[in-house]
Amino acid sequence: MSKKALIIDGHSILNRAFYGLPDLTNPEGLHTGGVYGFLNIMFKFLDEERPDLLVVSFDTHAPTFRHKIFTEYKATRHPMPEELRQQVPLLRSTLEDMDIKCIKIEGYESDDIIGTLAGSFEDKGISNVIITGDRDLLQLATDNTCIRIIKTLKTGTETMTYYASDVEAEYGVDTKGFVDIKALMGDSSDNIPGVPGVGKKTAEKLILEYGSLDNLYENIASLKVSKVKDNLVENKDKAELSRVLATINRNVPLEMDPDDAVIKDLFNDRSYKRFKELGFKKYLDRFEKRPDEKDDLPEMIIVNDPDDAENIIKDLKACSYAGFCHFESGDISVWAVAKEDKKVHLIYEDGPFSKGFMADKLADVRESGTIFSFVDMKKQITNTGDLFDIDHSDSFFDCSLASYLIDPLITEHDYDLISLSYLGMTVPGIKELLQKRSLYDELKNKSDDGAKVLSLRAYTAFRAYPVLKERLIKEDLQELFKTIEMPLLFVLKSMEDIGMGVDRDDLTAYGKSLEGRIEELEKLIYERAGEEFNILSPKQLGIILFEKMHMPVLKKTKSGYSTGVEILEKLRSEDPIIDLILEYRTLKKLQSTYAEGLLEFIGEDKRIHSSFNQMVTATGRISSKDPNLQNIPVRLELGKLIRKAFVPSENKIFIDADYSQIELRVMAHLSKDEGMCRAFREGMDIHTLTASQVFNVDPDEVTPLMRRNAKAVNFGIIYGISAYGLSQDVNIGRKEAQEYIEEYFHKFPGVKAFIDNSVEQAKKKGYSETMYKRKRPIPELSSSNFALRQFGERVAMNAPIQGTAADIIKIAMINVYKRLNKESSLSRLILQVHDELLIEADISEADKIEALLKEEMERAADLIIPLKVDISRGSNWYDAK
DNA sequence: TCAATCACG
DNA sequence: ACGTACGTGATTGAT
Repeated sequence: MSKKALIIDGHSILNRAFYGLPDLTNPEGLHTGGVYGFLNIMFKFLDEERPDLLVVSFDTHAPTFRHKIFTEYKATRHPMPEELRQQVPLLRSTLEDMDIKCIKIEGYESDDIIGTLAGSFEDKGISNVIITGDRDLLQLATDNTCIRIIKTLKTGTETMTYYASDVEAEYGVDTKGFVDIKALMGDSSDNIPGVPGVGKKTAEKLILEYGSLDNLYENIASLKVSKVKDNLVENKDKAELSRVLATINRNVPLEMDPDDAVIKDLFNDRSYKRFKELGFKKYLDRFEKRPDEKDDLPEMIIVNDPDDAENIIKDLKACSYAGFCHFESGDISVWAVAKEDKKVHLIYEDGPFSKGFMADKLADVRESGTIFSFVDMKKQITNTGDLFDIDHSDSFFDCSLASYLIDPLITEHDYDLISLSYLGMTVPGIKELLQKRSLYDELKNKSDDGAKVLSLRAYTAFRAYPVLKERLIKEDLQELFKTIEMPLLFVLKSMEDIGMGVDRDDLTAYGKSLEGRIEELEKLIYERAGEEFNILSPKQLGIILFEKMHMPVLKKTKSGYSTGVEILEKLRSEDPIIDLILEYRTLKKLQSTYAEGLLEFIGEDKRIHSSFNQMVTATGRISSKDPNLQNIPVRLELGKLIRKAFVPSENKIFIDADYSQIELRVMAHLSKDEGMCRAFREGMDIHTLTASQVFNVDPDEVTPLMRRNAKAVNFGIIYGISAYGLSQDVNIGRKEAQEYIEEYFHKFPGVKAFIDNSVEQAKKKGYSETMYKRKRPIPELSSSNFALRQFGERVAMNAPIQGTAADIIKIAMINVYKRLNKESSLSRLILQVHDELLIEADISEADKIEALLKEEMERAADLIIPLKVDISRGSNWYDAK
């Protein structure tokens, strides 16, 4: 049986991978996206082709024989972006770790090496599969050598396979003719001249007719008189030079014993270590033996005897820290405890143990000074006992929260991620262990996999604690962690548990009230369109508006016509159907997302319990989901009415407190801009002040339009100003927007200096920082892509402002929560909406709570200007705003 | 599973 | 000349 070789065009595939995938960085900030994509492609073909031999060929920097005969060869090439350039040596060493034969030869291009290798392999009876993104290699196709051209599309990669016959079928010429076509037409990207005036079409026609370049010139006289003929005659030398340049040299001086290219152990200790360093988790699964896993995985010990449990408690009191995992749901409660290396104890709270047994004992352990380390602690807190208490938040350490502060751009802070990033250990993840089964069922049945999930989580919490603690200190995050994020965890848990009352009947009635108008709009829209279609489908709507009704196409999306509000609003005057569609969409949104959507979340207690995520945003804000209570309509009256369905329980009212202009105040503080600070100190309307400055008028001469535009400018500053963005928002020209901005910076020089400094610092450090030292990495700032870099700069302007405001309201929440606790209040904090807190207050203490809220929020941060809070109350959320 | 849209700050 | 406002989550239709 003959052998098969897989030959990969190294640079070509790395290029495809790099440009086809979003950039990726490993935990150390190294760019790895190209290497990752390369490996994806390589493994795909290894799996598909099952070759015996594998070679990856590379170019060198040295000039090749082509440069020697034609100095301008490839002179117009774009330089390789830095992020990609760094990955070339990285790819080579990664391949070498897998004992894959890499080959490069000075003076020759990768193409030449591949051609020579393929020839020499064929001579030895070995068939070849060549992987490249470059169609020039098609000239190498034979009956035993196929070229597989890969294309990276946004939907994935697509491959075309060519044997010699396939090339002929597609181009109508043989592989030699294929080169001759290129010799005539040239190649602008490689700077191969070709014959002037001869493009792809003409070149193909000529070679198809004459069979080859040589034959064409032998019979040149028979060509009818034309410009093309003149060009051909005049540029014969160029054509011949081009042919030499375009022809792959199949006689590169290289000696290679095919045995050297035989695939050996791709998955060895060195490659394992490499994949781990690069964060290529996906490939670690391919290793049969994971060198460090077997040694490091803890032993699980199930505790059945209360005496043994007492001993564990005793041991725990002597520990400075320990790792825990608690699962409690319905009738089951399980604890995993990791207090020493390589051992985890599991205690199912049934049989000899009562539910709550551990929580009671652990409260004593906490008193002894032991630190409790968790992975994602909020999910494990229960109300049993007095173990989880915000006043003892210093005794707790959530590894996930620490991981989030260290890198807020990571979206998952599970135990497997923490284990890999901070312990250098690959452990089976929860998805891998449980597949589709639920943790509840597994623990109920006391299955091994269920126990393993808990054990690994506790074990990771134990091992990662000292590492993460050290990192927090090193990155100056420990204060933020200790004084803000850890205590806040308790506040959020409480808000989730308490929930928010919703009147089911009110909500249903609200949904019903929309129905009639929706049906009416549907009819009217179909009437105007002349047919029925799905109005919510952008695709179908696009066809109706832009093809059938011929409205002007102002903007396109990737997949078709853009039909967003801002576009439709510009088309308003075209046809009354636009207004109908806009209203239809608004009502459908209210109906599906809010009226019907929220109904699903009303619990037995008639309340909605949203989840507050503390570890998702890049800036430090919290988010709300299932359902999202931070985006309940308020801007439009019709939508706002839904808030009447949100009601406090009996004898309670809502008290709502809003920070006034918190982000602009934060900016005034951070920038110390005199004019802006004075305005806030004197209690001026900031948008009016901005208008008077930007438009050079007296404050009492500011018109509503001027104020509105100034407000947009202020938003623009916070978002990271750009003339284009502002012009879109205010509907003015870009030049005019630019003038606004320049005037603004002229009048508020402190602000200008501040945002310039924000960008400069972020570029220098690689991250931006809030007043409370919260960091946000901005890898985009070092991108070679202009648009990405611009984005990075806007982020650098926005993140310190949005992030500091987020820090401040978090502090306020903690202090409000603690005071309500301490004063044994009947009132509870139930919701945060970025610059707003909502308390469900007992009527008897409403006045007191109002004062408390305002006081704690206004003194949450010590700024050089005052923080201002507006308060209102009501018997439902609508009235409380 | 992704892209488009739209609700909030 | 590039191609843009910052941060989220839910729903829908299309693939």
